[in-house]
Amino acid sequence: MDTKQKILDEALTLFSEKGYANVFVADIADRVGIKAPSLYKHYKNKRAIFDAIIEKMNENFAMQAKSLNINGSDAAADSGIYEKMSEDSLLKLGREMFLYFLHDDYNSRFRKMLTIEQFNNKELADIYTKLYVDDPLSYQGMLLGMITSSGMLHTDNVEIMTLHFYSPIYYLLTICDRDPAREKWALKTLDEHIRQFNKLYGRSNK
Amino acid sequence: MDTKQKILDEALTLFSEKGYANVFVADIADRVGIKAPSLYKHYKNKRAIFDAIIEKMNENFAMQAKSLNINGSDAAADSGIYEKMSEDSLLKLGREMFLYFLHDDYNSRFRKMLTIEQFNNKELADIYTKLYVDDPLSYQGMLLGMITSSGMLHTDNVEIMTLHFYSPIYYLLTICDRDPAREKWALKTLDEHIRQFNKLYGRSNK
DNA sequence: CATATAGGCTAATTCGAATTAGCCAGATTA
DNA sequence: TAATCTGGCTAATTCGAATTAGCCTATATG
Repeated sequence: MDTKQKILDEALTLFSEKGYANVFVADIADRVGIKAPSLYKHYKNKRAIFDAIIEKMNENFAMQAKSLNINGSDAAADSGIYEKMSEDSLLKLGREMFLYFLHDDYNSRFRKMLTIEQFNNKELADIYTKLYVDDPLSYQGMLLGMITSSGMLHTDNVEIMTLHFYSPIYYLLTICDRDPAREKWALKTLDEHIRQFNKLYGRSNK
Repeated sequence: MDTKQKILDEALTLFSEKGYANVFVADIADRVGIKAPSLYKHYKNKRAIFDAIIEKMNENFAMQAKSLNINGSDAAADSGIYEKMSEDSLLKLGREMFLYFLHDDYNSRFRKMLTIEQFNNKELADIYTKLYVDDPLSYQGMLLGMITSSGMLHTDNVEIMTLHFYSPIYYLLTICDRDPAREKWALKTLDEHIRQFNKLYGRSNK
């Protein structure tokens, strides 16, 4: 990784731990292995580093959105994939998704930074809402809707069903962010949540 | 309200909007209507103001815990109160609780401050977890457990049932904190959530 | 009464952290 | 090969924000 990239990386780590205002340019430089003034050969100032992180994230969105749409269309086309999902594979899916978001370095650090800066920065608040509210509710809503159409789950309100599936997962995620020692408990709870969800919404187990 | 108190009040407002590091002593003083140096007649330094806010919050806990315990014991004694709860009154309870936490000045500001500072300050992380994880899950778990014993709701896992009741409420709360424009949607969603919860867990409507 | 004390103010002071100036070595290129 | 560019460094510089000094008035207290 070149220096310019490493600066973003280390800055994100620090911002996610302490918040923008509590990080000194010298801290970032230290972790990169250079002196503070050298940072200015790569970025105009501290704020430009922050902005670059956000811009890069926005690029990531664009890419992700594109691939999601493709998946989405594919999925809509042959929704059979989801219809055949057993309880076990739903469990596995839920757990993998949870662990990915919890531990993936980039997601985890960026989420914490969003959490810390959300009330200070409207743009970040919007990104947060998109990432952790609008996108998952619409994407998972689509999936659950298809599974419902296929008769595996039953509800007259897919939005609320999606909320019931997703909000416990989100809640457990934020708990682990705050206190990693609870991860084991969270994983157990996650399993029980999905099983119970299945039971409540009448999935016939295969 | 005397000056010493007003300082805490205005400081909490600012900390909850911008986070500790982004608030200047002069900002606080301004809002109180005095000059920055005068603050030091009341508090040793900026950090002492922050600490005083937390200390006061801890006192509030103690009081709240005491009254909760009393209610708890009473409730356990004559759990009939909860057994007689209709769907409508559960709805009302849920909505009032939600709106109280969302709008109550002290709760709302303190929650935002906790959110912003949680990764920077272990003590605040612990308070957050207590306030928004351990306490509600145990208290609401107790209530739902009693309602279940009375046969109004059915489950073999009260913990997960409690998670299913509470986590959507928590999620909606954090959404509104971030984007108050979503409050109307959140209230509607909250209603639908509780109705669906009732249906799923088999409350017989009266 | 006279004297503390509380709580406000203005004018320093301090100090830490961002940024700039200016130098230099090694790589790149005309 | 000579000129330029890149990216690093040390040593200023700047500047903003916390804190202190020292004064003043009103109110409470011996």
